[in-house]
Amino acid sequence: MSNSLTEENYLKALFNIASKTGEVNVAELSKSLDIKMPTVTSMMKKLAKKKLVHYESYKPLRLTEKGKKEAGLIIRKHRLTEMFLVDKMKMGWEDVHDIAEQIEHIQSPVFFEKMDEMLDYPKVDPHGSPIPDTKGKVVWKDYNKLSDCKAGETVKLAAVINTSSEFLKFLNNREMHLGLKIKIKSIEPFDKSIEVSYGKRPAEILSNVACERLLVEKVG
Amino acid sequence: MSNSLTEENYLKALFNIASKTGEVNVAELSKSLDIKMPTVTSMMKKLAKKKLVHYESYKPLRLTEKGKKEAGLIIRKHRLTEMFLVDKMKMGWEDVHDIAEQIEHIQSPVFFEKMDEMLDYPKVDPHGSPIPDTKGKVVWKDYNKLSDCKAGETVKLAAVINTSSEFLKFLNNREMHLGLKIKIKSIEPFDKSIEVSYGKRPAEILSNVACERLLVEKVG
DNA sequence: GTATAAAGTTAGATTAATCTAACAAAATTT
DNA sequence: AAATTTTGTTAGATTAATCTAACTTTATAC
Repeated sequence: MSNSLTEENYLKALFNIASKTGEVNVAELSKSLDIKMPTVTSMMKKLAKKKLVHYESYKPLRLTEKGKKEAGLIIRKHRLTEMFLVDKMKMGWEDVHDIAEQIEHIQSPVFFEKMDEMLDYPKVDPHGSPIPDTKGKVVWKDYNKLSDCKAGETVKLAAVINTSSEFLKFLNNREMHLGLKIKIKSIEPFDKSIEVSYGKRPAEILSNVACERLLVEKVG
Repeated sequence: MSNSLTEENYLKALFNIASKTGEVNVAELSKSLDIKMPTVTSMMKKLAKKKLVHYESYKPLRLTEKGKKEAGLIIRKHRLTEMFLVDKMKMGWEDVHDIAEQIEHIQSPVFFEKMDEMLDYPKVDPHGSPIPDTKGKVVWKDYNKLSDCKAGETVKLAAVINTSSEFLKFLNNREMHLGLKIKIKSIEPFDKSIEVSYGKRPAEILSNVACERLLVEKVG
């Protein structure tokens, strides 16, 4: 009935890639897991036997409902853990990913229920990603990329797309954190870099590469 | 340089068995891990190559200093985790073993340092077992078994030897916990069962089997 | 002190997860 | 539409961890 650590990693990767592009190619999955394509193919056949993925030769991969649910529950454990590490254990949001990557495989409903309770049932993780519910279901709010906003708008930082520690340290260095109110002063047409102001910082330039990784909400 | 999860489990078992009897037989280890003897033999050769155990055909097994240290550090993680689960996550001492068994394999020095700090550097786990130091060294205080005490003595419950949830629930049902002061009223010569009183309980009979699993300190 | 039992080892098979090499299908380019 | 590139599959080898069956060594019993 239950899945190996390896299988869990494939499910999670399928879920994460699919959330962006809908379907998943063997090559994408192979690249994302850093595992060669033949290995991926054979694992897909195995997961298909367990009714976790729909697999047909040369067709894109899709998680079954069962697969989506199991993947969602693993991601739930991952994101709850990240929240726990930041909120209760006082770690930085740039330091929690690798630990959560390990703890997400812990088999113990009680452990994660306690976490959830201690955190008072959080809806998002420290990077603004939604925490799937106890059925594995997850819904993203429809945020905008900062790179798609217009000059003059004021927005609130809601989530970060890339959670690499390099990017998060980049944000730390600029005192940027979730909930921050950002005013868009101007957009440079040449390279789409954006001049913003926020907090005590009257003028700061953010590259388009950075702005594409920042999700924001409009502020009234 | 680092060890697989499987290797960690062998090291831990070697450490735990050796702490009682000094040396370890293949048969004991095999039984304790529920793994057949030939498998154990081949793993011992592997660990010998890594300089973690002294292995010679047909001789008892012994951990090397390196092996003791690595095993001690795993047990440190296990016991810190148990303490964290009981103290910070409010779980019962009968429920933490299986979770700690998984979390002890997490590779993240920071994670366990934070735990240690949050717990204010505890010396023992929730069952009274000493937590190895950051070098993997561990020393047991010289407690006595309750079964070796004499009538008339008053003692303090310091540790439990068996940490099966059955035994711990047995103690819960009798409101027995670490630190409890117990007065030995009499010892039945026939079966060595002991009549004790403690807390609000004026008279309680404990079997010899139970008393052999309870470690106590003399009270002045 | 031989016989039996227990403990330990060797040899060879199995399973999960991975790989490389070679081939096949689909997509892209020209 | 033919050639090339990219993507995906098949076949077969490898490694870690396990097993069973058969054999050997050590310990125990009589």
